Amino acid sequence: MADLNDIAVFVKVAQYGSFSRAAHSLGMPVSTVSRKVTSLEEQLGVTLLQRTTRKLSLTAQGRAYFDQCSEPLAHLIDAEQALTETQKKPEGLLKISVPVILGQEIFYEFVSCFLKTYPDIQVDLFVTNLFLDLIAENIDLGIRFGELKDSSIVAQRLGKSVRYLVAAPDYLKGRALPSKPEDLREHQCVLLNGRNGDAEWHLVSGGKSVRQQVSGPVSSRDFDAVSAFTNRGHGIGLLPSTYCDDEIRRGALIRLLPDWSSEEIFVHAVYPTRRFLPARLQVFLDALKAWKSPLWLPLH
Amino acid sequence: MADLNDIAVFVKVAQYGSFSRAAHSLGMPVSTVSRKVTSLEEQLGVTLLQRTTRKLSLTAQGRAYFDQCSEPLAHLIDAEQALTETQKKPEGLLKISVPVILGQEIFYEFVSCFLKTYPDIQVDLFVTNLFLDLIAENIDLGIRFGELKDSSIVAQRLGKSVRYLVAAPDYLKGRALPSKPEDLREHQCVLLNGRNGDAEWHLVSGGKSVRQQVSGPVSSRDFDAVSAFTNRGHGIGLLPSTYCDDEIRRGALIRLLPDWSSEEIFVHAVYPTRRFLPARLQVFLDALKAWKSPLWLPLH
DNA sequence: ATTCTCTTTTGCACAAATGCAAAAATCGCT
DNA sequence: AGCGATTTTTGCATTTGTGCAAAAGAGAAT
Repeated sequence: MADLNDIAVFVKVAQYGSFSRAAHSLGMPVSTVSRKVTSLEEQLGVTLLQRTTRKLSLTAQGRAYFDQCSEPLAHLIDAEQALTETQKKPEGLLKISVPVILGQEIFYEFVSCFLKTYPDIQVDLFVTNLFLDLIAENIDLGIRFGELKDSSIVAQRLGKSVRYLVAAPDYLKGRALPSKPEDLREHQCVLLNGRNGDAEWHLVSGGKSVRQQVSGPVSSRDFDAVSAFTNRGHGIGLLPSTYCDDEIRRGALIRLLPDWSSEEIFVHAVYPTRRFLPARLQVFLDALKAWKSPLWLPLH
Repeated sequence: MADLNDIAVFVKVAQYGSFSRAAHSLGMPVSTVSRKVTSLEEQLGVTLLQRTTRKLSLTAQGRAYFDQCSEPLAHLIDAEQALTETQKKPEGLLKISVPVILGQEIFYEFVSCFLKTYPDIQVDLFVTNLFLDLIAENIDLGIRFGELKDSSIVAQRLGKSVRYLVAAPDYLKGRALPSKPEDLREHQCVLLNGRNGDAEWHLVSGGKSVRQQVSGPVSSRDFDAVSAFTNRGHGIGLLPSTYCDDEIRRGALIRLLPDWSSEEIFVHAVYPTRRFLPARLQVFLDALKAWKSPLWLPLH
């Protein structure tokens, strides 16, 4: 196969009818142009251009080759144009995978605002706790709570999250307050993603760390529901601080075992390792970092 | 503009879904393929392929670029294919320019034989004494008698030609034989391409050279006619040796001023400088050199 | 967990392409 | 015919790219 760059040079020379003008237009020395055309002719075994210092004319074969090559070349240039255009403007489809916890109004509101700001961007939102393979599924961005196992991805911390043990005064009425984690075994708990009414809560206090089995009458798949049931006195909930700080201040919820809390969980935005981020992803990341999310705490 | 070879490599990688298979198919090291794709991505500022050591997948932009590039690239390859095909087999149009002297049966017969040998070749024959610009007119081959002025052409000697002064016994009856070139002034001459019954003959003898004005009753545009009128006793003709040797031997013509003849004229095949001759031209040249032409003498 | 295997990337020595400057070539003009 | 102007080609030092071998990365199987 002939050198494609040489073909492009030949076509330019044929268009301009001159080595020097073609060279100027291509921004390369005339000598290079000359050699490239010569090299192309050698590779093809065909004389394409009949040249004297004054005249330049295509041979019959050169003409035929030129006719067949100029259009495909123009298309290749168009393709590049199209590509770098989309790279510049934030546009196109943005595939995002978020955990079920984010599947609620507050996040939808954020995405909605983002879409209004960038009308040329479409979002394809996957709300799932499955850890999708970003690369295989061609997903641009994932948001993940907790530890990351995936390799070949870039992670940026968006915020952190701490959960407190809380309960409504109604529930606590007539019950003994827990004084250590093991006491939770004797309480009703409002679970998140529980199985058969059971769950395991991971609690820390200073340097100490405990995994405590808990059970309770109700389990749900997002914090909105956990919050609702806890407020209604169905048991002790392990709620992100962002969900219960107000209630605690107002006295609507009581914080239990205040020395203990869930371990600090980091919220990450993850995306495939890329030397070049599409503009749509870049702007979404910026928006995400700027968002004062009620779902996590700022990092500092 | 991105490097076109890199685009071709990227397309191959996308088609095969693997760097190593693409490299094998392209006959280059995997490392080169890797670097070319990386370099293309850098030039475009876009990640085209998402790669791990186990999986390879196109990004959305990579897919779009691939779709736009693969067809034009295929066309470029086709163009090359088409070109080298025509180069291989002797076929196509052969434009030939010959002087009027060759516009006679003996040459037509030669061309006819050639055409029968190569049925895929068409010949476009220009019979003219004009020295056409081979390059501008896109003429493949010219046959020229005498000196060459044209530059930027290749000339191959086909043969040589010497003309003798001859006359029929009928004409000489009762006339004084010329003893020096100036005596021709007093004779009737059978002219070639004369103007108003006049012409200039260039004669040489050893180191001497003379230009002699002559005139006569008949002028024509080819040697067949000159030969015919000379044989019929209309005057002295200046005929190529190949036209009169037989008659001289038979006594049908008498050679005059046997120390003098026209200067030796070389017959050349000329064609535009080309590194690579089209097959049709190559075979025609070969045939021409192999032809025992009655219109010129062999070189040795 | 650890090893094995398959694929992509990187390091380094060598080969090839590049760009500047000078030379060669062609055609118009005197 | 010879000079002049313009254009293409060639020479050479430097930069750039290539190819082999080794390393790194990522799953899969033990």
